[in-house]
Amino acid sequence: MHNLKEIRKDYKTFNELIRKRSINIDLTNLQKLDEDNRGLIQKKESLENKKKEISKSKDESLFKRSKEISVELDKIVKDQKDIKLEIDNILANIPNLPHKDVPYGKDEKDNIEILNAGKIPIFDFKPKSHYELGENLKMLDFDLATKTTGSRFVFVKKELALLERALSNFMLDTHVNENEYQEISPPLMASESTMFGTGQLPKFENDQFEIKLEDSSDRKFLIPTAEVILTNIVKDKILDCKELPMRFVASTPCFRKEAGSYGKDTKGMIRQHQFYKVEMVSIVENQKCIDELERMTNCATKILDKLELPYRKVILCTGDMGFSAEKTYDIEVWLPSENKYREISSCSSCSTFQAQRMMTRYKDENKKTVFAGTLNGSGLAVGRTLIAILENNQNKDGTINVPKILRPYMNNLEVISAN
RNA sequence: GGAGAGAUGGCUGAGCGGUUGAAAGCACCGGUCUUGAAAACCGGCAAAGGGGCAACUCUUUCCUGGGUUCGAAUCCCAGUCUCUCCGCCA
Repeated sequence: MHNLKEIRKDYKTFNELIRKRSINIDLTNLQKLDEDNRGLIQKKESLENKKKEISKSKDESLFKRSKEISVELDKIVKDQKDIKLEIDNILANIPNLPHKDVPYGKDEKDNIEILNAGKIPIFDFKPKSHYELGENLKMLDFDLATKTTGSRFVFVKKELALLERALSNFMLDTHVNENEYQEISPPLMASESTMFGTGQLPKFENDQFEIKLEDSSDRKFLIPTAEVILTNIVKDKILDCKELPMRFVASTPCFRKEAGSYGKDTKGMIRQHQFYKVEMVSIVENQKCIDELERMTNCATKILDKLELPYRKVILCTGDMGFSAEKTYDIEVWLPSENKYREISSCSSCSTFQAQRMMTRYKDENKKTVFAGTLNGSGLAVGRTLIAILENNQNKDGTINVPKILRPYMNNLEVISAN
């Protein structure tokens, strides 16, 4: 969320930056509301001041006047509250501004590749898709999931279930032991205010699964990513700069409605309502966001290096970034069956955007209270990593070579084959 | 499901109708002392918002929302959340 005080200084520049994100927001309305709001605040405060003085004087002859002021105040306060609400509603729906490093563009076609790593495998046969391979092995069962639950779910079985578990453990171990992240096993549900804090609400309610614990209780949501719950660890906190950076990692199921993607990736487990993801979150001093983003992205690519999977790193253009991000790198893994790269991680700096929603601040070295920077990144999406291993490590007979680094996590299994 | 207790500044925790924005302690910052550090002592230290170029100043805020009152952290009502005990269950 943006600070209206900052916007007020220069509506024009703010407007131009927002426009870069291919979003149309009319700021003239905001500007007018802001002026009205401040006018009412001034009126309100002078009346309150008068009341206060009467009360202090304890002069009974003025008590009647004080009562009259109360009546006047009632209306002003109500009007002011309404306007403030309207302002907050507008602000809550404005995305973060793009960082100056971010290339201008309309959509994913304008993203720019900045790194290409690993060897794309060459097959002397036509490589199969992950779902063909998995179904032939009888270790991915989409039909069964359709029966028990519905579309966009899957049963993962036997050695592939083990592989999925091994991937989670391997990624967590790497981030904890080599990358200084603290492991967390968090709740998989989040309150409304938590979802607001990271920017999932109010604008993207349609993508979320809502849960009712009790009829009377607050709304709760299944987390669409551990980013939500890990970032909100510091909600409503004033930290000391000595506590920063804070780095958290968790492997959790993620739940998404995928409302806007009917007909997209319907085959296989690329796009599911439920999937495992290892997520990294950093809380940093706000001027260190961009450095931390590089670090975090390297933590993610390191996993792919160790798994010996071919990938590329892409910087998202202004039009393709998520709501809360100021700068995002996507990491895309090579999928032979599709003959293209697919997203396997997304690392974003959110500058102070989420911190301002969550009220996360810290005392800097001058003891000034300032908003913190937050970052999040997948390290990596476990389901899609599983897909990438199936496809890139497949043999002609449909068996799968287990990446060397994972073998200790899988009873030293070298090849996954049927039965 | 039954019975209680609570929600106050970065943290712990007093206050229970009128200089209380809020005691005290911890943490933090500055100073004295010390070769240096620690200890001790002295001083400082909330946030949000409005006005002002600024020094500064005003308003709000003791869980949230109503109410009583000239005046509420303090009294009344409603709600949310947290904790403890018993029961039940993983």
